[in-house]
Amino acid sequence: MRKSASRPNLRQLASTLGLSVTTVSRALKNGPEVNSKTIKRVQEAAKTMGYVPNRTGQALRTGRTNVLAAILPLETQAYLSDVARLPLIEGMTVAAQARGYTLSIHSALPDADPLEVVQKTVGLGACDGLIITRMERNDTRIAWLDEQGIPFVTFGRSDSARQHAYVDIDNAKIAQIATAQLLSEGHRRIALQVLGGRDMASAERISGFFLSHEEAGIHADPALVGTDHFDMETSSNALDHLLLLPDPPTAMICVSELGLLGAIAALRRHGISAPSDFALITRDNTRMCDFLGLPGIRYHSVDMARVGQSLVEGLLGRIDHPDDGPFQKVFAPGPLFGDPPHAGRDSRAGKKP
Amino acid sequence: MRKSASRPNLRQLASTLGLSVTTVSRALKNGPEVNSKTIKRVQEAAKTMGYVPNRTGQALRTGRTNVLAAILPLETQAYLSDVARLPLIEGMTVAAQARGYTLSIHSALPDADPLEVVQKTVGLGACDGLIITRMERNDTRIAWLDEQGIPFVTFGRSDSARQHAYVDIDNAKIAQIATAQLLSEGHRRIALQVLGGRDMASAERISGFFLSHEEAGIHADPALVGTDHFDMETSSNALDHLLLLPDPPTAMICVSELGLLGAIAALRRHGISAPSDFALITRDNTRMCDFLGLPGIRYHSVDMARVGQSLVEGLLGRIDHPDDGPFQKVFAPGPLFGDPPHAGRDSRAGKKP
DNA sequence: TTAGGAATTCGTAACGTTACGAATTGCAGA
DNA sequence: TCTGCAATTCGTAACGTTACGAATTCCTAA
Repeated sequence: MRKSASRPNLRQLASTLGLSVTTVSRALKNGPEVNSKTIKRVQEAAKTMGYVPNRTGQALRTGRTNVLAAILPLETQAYLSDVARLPLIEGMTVAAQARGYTLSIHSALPDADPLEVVQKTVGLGACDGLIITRMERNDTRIAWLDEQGIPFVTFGRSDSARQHAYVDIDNAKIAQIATAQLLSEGHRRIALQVLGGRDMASAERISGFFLSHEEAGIHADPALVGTDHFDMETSSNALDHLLLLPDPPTAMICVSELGLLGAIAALRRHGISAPSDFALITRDNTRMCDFLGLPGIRYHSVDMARVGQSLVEGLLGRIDHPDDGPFQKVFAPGPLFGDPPHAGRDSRAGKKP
Repeated sequence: MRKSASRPNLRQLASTLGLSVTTVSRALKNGPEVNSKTIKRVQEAAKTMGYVPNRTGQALRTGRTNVLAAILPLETQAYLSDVARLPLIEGMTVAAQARGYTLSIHSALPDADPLEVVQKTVGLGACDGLIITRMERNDTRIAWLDEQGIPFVTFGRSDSARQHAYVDIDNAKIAQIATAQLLSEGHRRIALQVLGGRDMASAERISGFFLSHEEAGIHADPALVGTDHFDMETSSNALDHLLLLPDPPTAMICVSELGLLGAIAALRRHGISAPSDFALITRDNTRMCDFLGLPGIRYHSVDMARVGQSLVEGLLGRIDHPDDGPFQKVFAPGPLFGDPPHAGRDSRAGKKP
């Protein structure tokens, strides 16, 4: 009963057509050595019989699975983990699909060793290439993947001695621009949120922050550089502490929308109204603050869907042309969007592109 | 140079061990007919030689790919599509991974025919089962998948005559509870957001809404039931129109966090302060309103990560035991969380579980 | 007619794995 | 020593596809 109309395979298709599997196989991909008339006949029969080539069979023969694997840090604890991850997934999925590939998502649980996760994913042996994220300083994954000869693209550069394909956001520049802007407005004690620990993005971010201070000849207080701002609570608590300092910050550069929300909550607790009395610059603005009546928060916009798309395209480039130079793309930061707090309440000069 | 240490296959492993592939294959899975001593020897050799079974080979032989496919509506246009999708993806991914499966994500672009998307995904022929979402009335996908004998689970019930496996949220009940609460507080003109069109979730939601009105003997105005509230702008505009009615609503039941934000924006434009002068109940609260200083918005909390997990578990059940009755799970709505607007500002009676 | 060559088509052998039944070994009891 | 049985191990044949070289057909020109 079930699997009644089980799908035909190449041999069945060939035998009903009175042809050999070879000819049918070639005809289906418009092989030049096949008579155009039989090509037509085969393709029509394939359609009416509902023939669909078995990907597994193809994969075994050709060694290509048409699957790309992406390893992402996923968190099932927090209801809302970093929202920017959603458009990233969407961009990767759609781009892969458009090129005939399938994207499989693999989670790197927070406490797992990144290299082991990669090894396990590769061990599954069912992908043509890998997208890895959250690059760390001296990331061991790069050398390993390189040695294994597995095509990969990283989201984020690394300081590895090896050249490798990557897509990155110019985190240093974003932090630099935001810092310079705040300094030019007269702020002298600026707080900086970073994701934390040893990851590259945070290091770049911090360097941009200090660079702008240097350029302006102003001392930057390392105590104002926080870590681990990955959800609302932690970023809220972090700013809480800073506001209790004898010389508290007057502005903050947030790492994400969650970080921004946390900061606003802390400011509210201290009776500081944002952003009029405390300047805020963030990233990945979903305009929810505008909607909620908190205009005046400036932001750098990063199109994560395009980042995802680039990752896939870079990876496919590596797969198709392994001997080309590695695909390296850095998304330059756009201008700072949003009106400064003192401008008219509902006007918006800089519009999203 | 590259692929220098190409991974060994079963035959190479067997020949260095002086055993047959059969024995090695069995030894690797602790076959009872293999001498325990050789099992040990084989497994050690496998580890030192870095042997990893080739999934494609296994798949071809066993007919099982260990891949689950999920078809989701993805949007690359809006920066932020429905945030609840992220924990859904996370939940599915982690659950699949925990059971030795890989999750592949497939996008259903908004204008595509759902059945065709399913057919194309299945046509890829590289998954053991399917998770489909956004069920519509009289959904044609169910019959098709059933006839093909492909294991599947739907997110959302359908009104199909056929029994099928599903995981669902009790949308009717959620709307019913929210409506009843607002009616009991004296609201007589309540607006309802729904996702739109012919999808089942919306139909259920609307029926719960009308049911509560009937139970209370109060007429429900169909004009207050909106559609297509899938992002901030549209839901904002929709409430705009309602507020211009001669007899405007005094409360709204939002379908998602994006819908809530849109509603709040519309209220602000009309000079109505929410939620004190206009009651709001929503779903999927990320507590961002609390953080931003807008307490008093009540919500039904739906743990989408657990929904994702259930979908995967239900699907694996279908795959492993196809003849059992279909897996059907409805997440009952929890209580309504959050304090009513008139209560103390920062206290929170109902805590998230 | 027939040879020659182009145009098609065909058969076989893999890719890496597992299922099946047959073959071999080891050991106890006659 | 030989039989019988259990304990191990082995060889072969698939799963569905594509690559390769060989075989066949068809047509044209001598």
